[in-house]
Amino acid sequence: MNVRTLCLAILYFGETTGYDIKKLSMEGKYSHFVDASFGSIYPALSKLEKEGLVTCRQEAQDGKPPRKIYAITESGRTAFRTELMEPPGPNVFRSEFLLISMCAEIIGPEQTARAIDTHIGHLMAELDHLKKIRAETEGAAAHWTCEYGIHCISAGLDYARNNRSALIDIAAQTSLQNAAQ
Amino acid sequence: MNVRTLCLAILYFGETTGYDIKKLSMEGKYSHFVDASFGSIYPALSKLEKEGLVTCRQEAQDGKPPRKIYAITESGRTAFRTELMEPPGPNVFRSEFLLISMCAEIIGPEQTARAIDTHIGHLMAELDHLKKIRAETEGAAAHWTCEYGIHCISAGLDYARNNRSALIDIAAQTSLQNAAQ
DNA sequence: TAGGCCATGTAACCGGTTACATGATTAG
DNA sequence: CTAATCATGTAACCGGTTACATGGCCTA
Repeated sequence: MNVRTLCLAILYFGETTGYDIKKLSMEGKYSHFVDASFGSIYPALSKLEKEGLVTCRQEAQDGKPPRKIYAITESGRTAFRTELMEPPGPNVFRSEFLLISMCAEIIGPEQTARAIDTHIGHLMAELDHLKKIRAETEGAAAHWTCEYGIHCISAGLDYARNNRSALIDIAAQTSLQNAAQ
Repeated sequence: MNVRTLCLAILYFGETTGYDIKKLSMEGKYSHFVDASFGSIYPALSKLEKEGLVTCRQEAQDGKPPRKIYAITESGRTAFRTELMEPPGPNVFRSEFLLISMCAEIIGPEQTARAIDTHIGHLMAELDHLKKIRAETEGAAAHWTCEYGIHCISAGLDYARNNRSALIDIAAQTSLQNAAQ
């Protein structure tokens, strides 16, 4: 799912600005499975406008640059529905922490503890964030999606907490072996 | 974690070729949290060699091009350990399916069912794959990491299965409303 | 005999990030 | 007085993918 599709998805539910699309994708209800920066959103919107999939209406503001409010067109809706029809690709998951955990023996128990605690912190923050979104968000599908995220992150958090000391032990034992050699 | 760091990590545990690094990152024990193609691995290895972080020894083979076996150097080990010291960034998670689930109302119950079934299929395949790796892999840290993956994917799979019909209902109800308008 | 595996590598391309430029307003 | 929020946009850069080139061996 590229930024273009994300814009179409958000605009399908109502008109917005590039600025607000970024907020939605970074803090809002889309934030736990997408990401987009201004440098990709603004060009994507201009391109969509050129292609006739969205329209743009300007709203003057004093001081600030005028808000460019985008709305999806009928052909935009069709294009988006067509895109949604094709089966979803697999999830993409990248984890710096799991590379570290795999190398726990190399860095030793103290650093391992630090890394897993940082990781647990990340997960807690993400979970809090998702719960907040769930509370603020309406719409059954959005709720379902949110709940999915909460469920998965909770599971990860549980594992990390319950097996924290096991990983640190692994790091400790193996570093002892390394030292003994 | 870029490809460069991945190469260093793998070489830390023993010498290999670019070809085998790709296999490890696509099918092996690193596969569920990293990814790399030849087009990024080969240039990364040459660069690491230039920087003196790895060395390369060529092994002739008849017919095939010679295997270039890379090994990490002492400064490579130091560089890698230094990189591992800094706290892990948050996990990256991208999901096409969750964008679809959020738009369940738009595509209706049949397409929603299709999408979630595809998604469940992906998760099952990944889980199988991870279990296979767990069986084949030695090393306590690698096991811990593998188990983490299994735990998280199982949780996702459970949610998807247990709430499959709920999502399809959401899609059905809302499409009825759309039709009624 | 077609396709997959082994094994390397390069070049074109692409999607995206980062950093910059602009500038008023408001909150701490 | 500083930092953040609002609001747009561009240009340089970068990490990575895709597709190609090469070619022998082995299996179905």
